Parts: sequence; structure tokens; C-alpha cells
Amino acid sequence: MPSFGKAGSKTAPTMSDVARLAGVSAMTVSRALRHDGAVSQKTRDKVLAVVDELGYVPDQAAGALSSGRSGLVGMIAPALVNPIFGMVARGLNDTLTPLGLQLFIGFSDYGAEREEHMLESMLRRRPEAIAIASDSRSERAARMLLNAGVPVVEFLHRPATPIRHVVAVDHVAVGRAVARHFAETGRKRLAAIVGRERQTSNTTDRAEGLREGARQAGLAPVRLISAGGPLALAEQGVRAAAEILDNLADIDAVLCPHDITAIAVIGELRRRGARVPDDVAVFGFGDHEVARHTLPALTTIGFNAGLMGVEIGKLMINAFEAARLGRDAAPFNLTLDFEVIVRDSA
Amino acid sequence: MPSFGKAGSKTAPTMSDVARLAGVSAMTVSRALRHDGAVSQKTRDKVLAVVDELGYVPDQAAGALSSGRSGLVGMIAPALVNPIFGMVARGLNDTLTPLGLQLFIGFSDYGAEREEHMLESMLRRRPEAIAIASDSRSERAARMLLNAGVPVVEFLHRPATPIRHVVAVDHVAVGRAVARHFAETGRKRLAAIVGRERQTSNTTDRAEGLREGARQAGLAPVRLISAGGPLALAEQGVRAAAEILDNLADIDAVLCPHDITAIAVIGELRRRGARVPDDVAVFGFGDHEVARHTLPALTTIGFNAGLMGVEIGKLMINAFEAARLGRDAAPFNLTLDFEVIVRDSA
DNA sequence: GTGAAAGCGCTAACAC
DNA sequence: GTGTTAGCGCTTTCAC
Repeated sequence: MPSFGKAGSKTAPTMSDVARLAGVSAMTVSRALRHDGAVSQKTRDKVLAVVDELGYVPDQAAGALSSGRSGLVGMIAPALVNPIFGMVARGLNDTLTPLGLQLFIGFSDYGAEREEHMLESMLRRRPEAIAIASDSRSERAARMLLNAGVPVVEFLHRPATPIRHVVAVDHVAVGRAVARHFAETGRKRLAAIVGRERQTSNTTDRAEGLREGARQAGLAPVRLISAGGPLALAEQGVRAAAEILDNLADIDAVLCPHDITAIAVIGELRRRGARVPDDVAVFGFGDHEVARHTLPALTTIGFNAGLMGVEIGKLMINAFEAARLGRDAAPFNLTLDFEVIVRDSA
Repeated sequence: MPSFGKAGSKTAPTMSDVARLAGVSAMTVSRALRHDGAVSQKTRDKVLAVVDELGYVPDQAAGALSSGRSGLVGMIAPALVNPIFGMVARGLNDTLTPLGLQLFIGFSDYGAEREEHMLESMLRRRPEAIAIASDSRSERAARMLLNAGVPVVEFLHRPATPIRHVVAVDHVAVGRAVARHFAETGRKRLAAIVGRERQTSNTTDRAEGLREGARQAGLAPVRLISAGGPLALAEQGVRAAAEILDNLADIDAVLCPHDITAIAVIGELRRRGARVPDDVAVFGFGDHEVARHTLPALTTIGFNAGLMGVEIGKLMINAFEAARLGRDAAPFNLTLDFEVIVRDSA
């Protein structure tokens, strides 16, 4: 029985431990494990048997260092508690797993500074591609992405000046569609809930679309309700509802940044005696799985978040292929469809 | 101007590139970057200036290989779309970040096989600790955890035979508390929605507690409603509601695995003409942020998921400290409080 | 089909 | 306070 590592605290077996026990070289173990190159069936079986017996698990840090491939794809999203990002992660992960790539997820909590830190620590792991949905972004973070040297896919929201590839929903078009719906259903005075002041984001884009749509329909100018950070979706809704009731009593329709916010808006509005949709129509975003089950059922915007993840993955695969051929994948700009889902709240 | 890498596609600068330009050795760069050991202020400034100029980002795979510390903590959870896990991740991440540790998240989609794969690929990254919430777990996965050689913290649900540390909610006690509430409010025939057949899980534990509580209160035996997988929380609720209406018409109270499920149950029940809570009382779980805003507002169980993450992190830190002293941290078993939140649905 | 040598980019250990 | 040497555990490359 060979001993590896210093006595006492047993160290994990290495590839050469396996090699020794299998009576082959480390190189052969490496090949057997990666189904790479030609290893005879007999040798492979022997190696795998030893691997199993030892419970050997390859050290990917070593492999990454040696091969120059980390096997990692980074994804940075504003928040993990928002199920939209969970669904994107799932789609992306499913697309990447067959290639032997692992998804490394970081979340920024909607903070540019935190995002920058996340990105920096992610870059230390040398990801082979990066998917990022920013709410706001520091100059330095933008520079890091530009110089990352790997495919970067921005998603959910199309920035004014994309790094390279984008998979997004056209939030301005969403806003216009919502305005159209409000106009068609006789609403006159629209409002949009937006986050705290910041650079352009998907929320402000939708508000912009709503404003455009309202103007075209000859409605009153859209009021913006700033009601706190997006981390507390429901809390934001409560504040917004209070703002409407207290200071914007003439508002008869409101677009919310998220279905969860919309539910809270409705709850608070009703609690304080307003009727939904009679007094105020409430429009959500995201088609959260509960949206169809609440009372009133939420009128909202649906889009396929899982598909978004899949498309991000496909874009990356495409870029890998291009790089393999020594080329650069042309910037790719994908706009995913959305759907106006009319239920009862608006 | 020194050139690194082969011409054409520029390679990322390495530590020795920085060293050369700063006129010091690589070791000094390493120290300057890690605020470790003694580096004169002057030297450090010089080094950092070059780092900045070059946009140098250390390769952590190399560092990990050399130091034996990956800087990674793994977390495996059943699903990312369930905000409970997002909140745990946030708490854990916040606790770990000050130590320079990154959270590496994997999700199993409630499948033992997928969990095993996730765990295996995670182990290749040599995490310094592992947090895992399993819904079901393969023998092999259990063995891998046992032999991981790093602190393992199981969370949310206390397994029959824990690997070592546990931070959980007492789901059986939750079930009993729910039974008590139902009994006190005059309910006679209870049901619990559980996932598809599987080993013990937090859902079945709560059902077990409900059963115990019902027995003690002299109520009819609890009916179990198996309504599909936990990935589609709302879908599960719709099915369960149908099952109640179609085949279990005498049920007057139901415990749901999740608030989202509860909302769907209520929606479907009402859609089909049943009144909540008059005909059927509906109890949720998790105190999701919308729970207080739906109509009727959800009666549910609340617990602090963020705190759970923080406690997991503290346990890990404690175990690191013990290991540093050559000891093994004693198995730690933390049970987090929960709260019965009575609102309108039950 | 298999092996030997070299080296990936860092850091531990020790020397000065 | 700083440098040198060696080596972490793999994979690349090339030889056989």
C-alpha cells in the first residue's frame, strides 16, 4: 500500500498515485480519464478501477493551469432571489454542461461596486466566457469586460454601447406595448415604478417605452414613481402604492418592474380601499409562476428566461468555434420575443 | 516594452511580467498583492502601479495549486428559482467574502443523479468547505461528502445521519405547530402536499409533524397529496387543489410545501368555487415576500434564510480555525427558530 | 498505444 | 525587506 502525502492527515490521491497503482504512467491516466487519445480498453479499465478504489478526483486547478482552459463560464446577475435569473442560469448551465463547462455564478445585489468586485474575482478564475446582466456598471468593470479576452454576452437588457454580444428583451418595446394596452382599455394617466436613480436599466427602458406610447396615444405624461431598491421587490410595491394613494391620486394605471412588486402594489392598494383594476390597473413584468394564480390574476409581460440562458450558451459555443478557427465571432445581437399576457389586473 | 506570449493574440500578463516592469522579483509582486509579509511602501506602490498599467489579474488556478487553497466554498441547493436558497446564498456569501472566499453554487434540480454530478465536478475544484441541501442523495454522493476532507454543512433539513455539521429548521416541529393551529381554529380533516415519492425531505418531515399533531389533537388521519415535482411550485398547487376538489372533498385544511404552491392552491380552489379559508384553510411555508400581500394574505411559516446562510458561514469559519490548530471541529447541530405567521388564509 | 520531459503561473520555505 | 529555489498536479509535446 503506497502512502501519499504526509502521514496523519491523509492527502487526496494524485494522478501519479493512480498511475503507480495501475502500473502505467500519469499521462495514460490523464488520457483514460478524458476519453482522449488512444488508450486500450484494457488499460482504461484498469485505470478506472484504481480511480474508483482510491476515490480519486482530478484537481482541476492543476488541469486548468496546464491546459490553459479553466472549464469555467462566469455569470453575473443582479440578484439570485429574482427567479428570472435562476431560470436564465438553468438554461445556460444546461447548454454548457455537455461541453464540460461549469457555470460560476456571482451576484451584484444591484450595486456597481459589488459587481466590479465580483467581476474581478471572477476574472481571477480565468472564465472561458462571461454572461453578465448589469443594472449599473462602473467604468472599470466595463474596461475589464472589454479586455477580458473571452466572449462576453450581456443579457436581459441591451446596453447603449454593448461590449460585444447581447441577448435581450426589447424593454422599450415592452413599455410601448403596455402603453398601448392601457390606452386601449381606457386608461388616461399612467405611472411607472422605477428603481432608485441610476443609469439606464431595463426598468427605466420600459418606463421610456411607456412614455413614448402614452405620448403617441395622446395620454397625459407618464409619472415616474421611485420607490426604493429592487432587492426588496414587494417593499418597493408597498411604497409605490402609498405614493399613488397619497400623492398621485389621479393615476389610473401603473407599470411595475416585477410581478412580485405588482402583487404588493395590488395588495396595498386594496388594503387602503382602492379597487384593482377598476380604480387603478396594475401591470406586472416577468410572468412569475404565481401571476396567473393571484386574485386578481396579473396582467403581465412574459418571456422565456430559460431560452434566454440557452441562447446565451449557444452564442458562447459559436464564439468558441470561431476562436478555434482563429477568427473572432461577429458581434451578435439577439432580441427575444415577449408576450403581453392579459389577465385581470389591467 | 517586453513582449509576453506569442505575437498576434496577446496573452494575459503574468506575475513575472509585472515583476520585470517593476524591477523586483515575482515573489515581491505576490507579497505586495496579498498585503502579506513585509513589503516596503515604496515597492508596493511601484508594483501596484505596474499592475494597474498592465491590467494584471492574478491567475487563481496557479495560486490555488501552489498554496493548496482554492479560495472556493461550494454550495449545492436543489433549485435556484426558489428564493429561499438565494437568500441562504446571499448570507453565506456575505460571511465568506471577508475571508477572501468565493461561493461556488451548483443546483441539483431536485435530482439525486444531478446532485451527484454537481458534487463531483465541484470536488474537482477543491472547495475548502461545502454547504449542501439535498432533497434526495445517492450513496455515492454521501460517500464523497464523507471523504471530502473539508467541513461539510448540511442545511435547511436535518438528515437522519448527518455528514457532520447541520444548520436546519425542525420541520417536524413545524408540522406539529401547523397541526396545532389547524386544531385550534376548528379544522378537522387535514392534508399535506408532498413531492413525488422519495426519501425523507423537509416536506415529508413537515407532513410527519402534521400527522403527529393531528393524532395528538384527536383529528382524522392526515391525507397526503402527491402532486408532482417541486420545480414547478405553482403547477404542484394547481394539481393539489384539483385533487382536493375531485377526490378529497372532505378536506378542510391543507399544508403546502411552499408559499408559491399555497398561492396556486388558493387560486385554483377559488376558481373552482371553493372558499378560502372558509371551506379550506391553506397554510404556506417560507414567508415569501409576497405572502403578506396576496388576497387572502397567506398564513405561513417564516424563518430567517439569510441568517441560515450566515450561520453556515460561521460554522465553516469555526471549522477552519479548528483545522488550523490541528483539531477537528466538533459536529455542530444548529436548529434555527421558525415562526407561525397567522394571516388570513388559515 | 504509451511514456518522458518540460512547463503552466503561482507560493512555501528558506536564504540573505 | 527582498530574492532564490523548488514544486503544486496536471497536460502539452514529442519520442518511441
